[in-house]
Amino acid sequence: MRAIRAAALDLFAQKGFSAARLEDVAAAAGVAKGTIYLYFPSKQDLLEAIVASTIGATLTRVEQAIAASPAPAGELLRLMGRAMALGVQEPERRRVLHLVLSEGARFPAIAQFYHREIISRGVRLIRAIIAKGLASGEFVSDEPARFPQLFIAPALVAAIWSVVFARIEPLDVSAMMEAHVELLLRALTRRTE
Amino acid sequence: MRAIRAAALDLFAQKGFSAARLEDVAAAAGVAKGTIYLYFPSKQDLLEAIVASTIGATLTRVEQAIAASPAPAGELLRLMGRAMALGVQEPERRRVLHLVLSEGARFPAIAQFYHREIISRGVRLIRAIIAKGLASGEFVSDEPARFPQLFIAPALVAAIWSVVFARIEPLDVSAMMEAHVELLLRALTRRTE
Amino acid sequence: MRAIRAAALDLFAQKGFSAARLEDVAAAAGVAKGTIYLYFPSKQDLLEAIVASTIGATLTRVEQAIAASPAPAGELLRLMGRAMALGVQEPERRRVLHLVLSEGARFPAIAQFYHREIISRGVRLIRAIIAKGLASGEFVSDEPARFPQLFIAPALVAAIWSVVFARIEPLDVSAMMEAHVELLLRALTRRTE
Amino acid sequence: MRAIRAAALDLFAQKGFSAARLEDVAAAAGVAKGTIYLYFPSKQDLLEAIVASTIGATLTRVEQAIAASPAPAGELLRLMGRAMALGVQEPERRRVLHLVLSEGARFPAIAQFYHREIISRGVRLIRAIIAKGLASGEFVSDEPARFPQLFIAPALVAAIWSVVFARIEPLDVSAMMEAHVELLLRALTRRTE
DNA sequence: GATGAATGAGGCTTCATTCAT
DNA sequence: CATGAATGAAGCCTCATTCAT
Repeated sequence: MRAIRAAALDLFAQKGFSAARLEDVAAAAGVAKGTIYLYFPSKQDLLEAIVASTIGATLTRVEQAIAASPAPAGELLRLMGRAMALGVQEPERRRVLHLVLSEGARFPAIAQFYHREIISRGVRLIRAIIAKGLASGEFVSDEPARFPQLFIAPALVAAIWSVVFARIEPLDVSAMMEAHVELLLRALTRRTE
Repeated sequence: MRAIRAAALDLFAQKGFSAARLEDVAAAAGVAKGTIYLYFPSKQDLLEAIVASTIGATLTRVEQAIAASPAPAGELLRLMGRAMALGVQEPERRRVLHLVLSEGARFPAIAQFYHREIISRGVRLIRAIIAKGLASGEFVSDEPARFPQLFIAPALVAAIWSVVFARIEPLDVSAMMEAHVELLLRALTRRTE
Repeated sequence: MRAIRAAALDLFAQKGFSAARLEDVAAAAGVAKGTIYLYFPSKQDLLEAIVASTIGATLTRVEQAIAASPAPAGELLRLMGRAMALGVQEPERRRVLHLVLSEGARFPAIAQFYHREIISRGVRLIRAIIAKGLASGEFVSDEPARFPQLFIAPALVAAIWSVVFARIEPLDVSAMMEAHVELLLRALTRRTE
Repeated sequence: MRAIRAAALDLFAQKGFSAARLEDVAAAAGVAKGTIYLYFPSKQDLLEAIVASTIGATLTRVEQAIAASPAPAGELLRLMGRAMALGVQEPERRRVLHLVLSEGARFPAIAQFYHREIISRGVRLIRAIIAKGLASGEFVSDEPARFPQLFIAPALVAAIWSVVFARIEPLDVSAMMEAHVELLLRALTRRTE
């Protein structure tokens, strides 16, 4: 079952959901075609199960680390930037993300699930960090709290870029994320005169 | 021919390239199935033609405006931010972008074309503005010149978000882009002490 | 009109009636697709017209030559053998013949026409020659009169062989036809003791 | 699989390869359309498989009978003539032959196969018999050894005639083949004075 | 007469899904 | 539980035929 999901993720990411063949999924998972239907009622259910099995364990760890950390907000932002950089560079997570962004419009269930389980948790984290920084006087601006997408955007783009444009123009994801966080911190901590 | 491209863009964006049916494209374009093949040798060629017909006229205007403008670099960044915000909110451009990001990995021709005709031109523009700002002493940091994706990212994410997550959580694209530019400007103009 | 027929014969022979495309016929004939329909109501009519335009002019000349000739029957058979050898080596006639033999089962009209205009006339000629030879005491056997196909067979096979097997194993059609006639003459003139 | 081949042979022979519809083949074989593709990658492969399944078992028996027989060469030719007469009257073999002669020019694989497995074996047999007759002094002429097509031709023509012209003018294949062999024997055994 | 763009029925092929073993 | 042969709906694409110019 896990093997089927893994194989399906591979193939959905590679060929696209529609173009991927369940026969190839079965072959890659080392099972027969019929076996898939013992665990997943349909191809679409398999897609939804793949995304639904994205439990965001790393995210949970980051949440706990940040909740527990006595470090200043800036440091927490750096921590989160690095976590995101790692996250989008891990092949499986990147594939799920690209799959959700590619097919989410047509399969509301996966968009909904991913938003609830991953996106909105990230957004909450960011808002919490910003709030902490504002409360402590460390930060002077709340834009990223109003638009947490601004903090997440480079990570999403990094994931997509890696899939779509990397062959044309490679991208150093970690370096870019670091630059992103530093720029943001400079803006956040700047005293508006 | 133009009607076919428009209808195909609609359906490819809506259903995905693989899942979209050429019969529906024909119906939407008001022609017969066979007519499509008078102009496009195959479904894939139609996809490539759609992307290839993205001429980036707006981008050309922005390039000229920026080249000709005597305004300070900060103002030019704002200008460009607004242009991008408008760009990703215009339905056709947004559809093409989402299509490229979704299918580009499987159709190198469209990734290549879009990168060459749109992305890399945007990147060049950003670098030019940053260079101008650095030369004039207006800017103190060159991160966005090293990673122009950082400037573009929110626009790409806005386009994707509008397609995938807007129903779950709407997004004020223009406001976000403005916040993005202002944050960035604050970071760029800050004196590192 | 003649150009259309010639082009169609080429393509029907090359690709088969069903697989040949009228668009290619038009191109080869140097006319537009629609023009074909000014002269032939349908693809099938074009096929029938091609075969129907086979007027057997050579056959007429041979008929006249044989009717007028004072030569012995054996000489007339040799004459006819050579005429057949030339006939099946002339590309257009060979194409028509192969087309009739390939498609005749499905298009009774062309089988009927070809049988009436070519085959049966050949048969009649052979029977006349045999009758002459028997009357003069030159021939002692009438098998080829009962089965004129026996005289024609090598010519038909030569035509087919040239189309189907020539690349694998070439065939000297004229030499074979000569050997055929000489063998037959030896059998026909032999005194059964 | 065998049922599919049989049904396909029927329909290809009846309508021609191009005009035959795989849907009808499936129906005639009592399977669904898709089932054909479990066994044959494409329509053309099905055609080739049909011809390739022509194993020439009868031919093998004739080869063995002739190799083992102590009978004089003339008797062996009669034997072979009868075998060929039967061969081209058996519906399946006749269909395959007509299919090869009709489509062989467009599908070199089937021409090649049929030539190698059937035609050239027949040719070899004829040459062996003629050689035996010459060695024993029974035959005085070697034309049919130089052009074995002369011996085969009436059988091929009989097959084609049955398909194309039988409705117009029936043909007693066995009687014709017998006349053919007798004529040939008379020519072969004649003392040239 | 001639054109060639447009049509749409129909063919080959694919593949998600089922089910007897 | 697992299999994989079989199904048949549906998609891409072709091409004979039509018709406005």
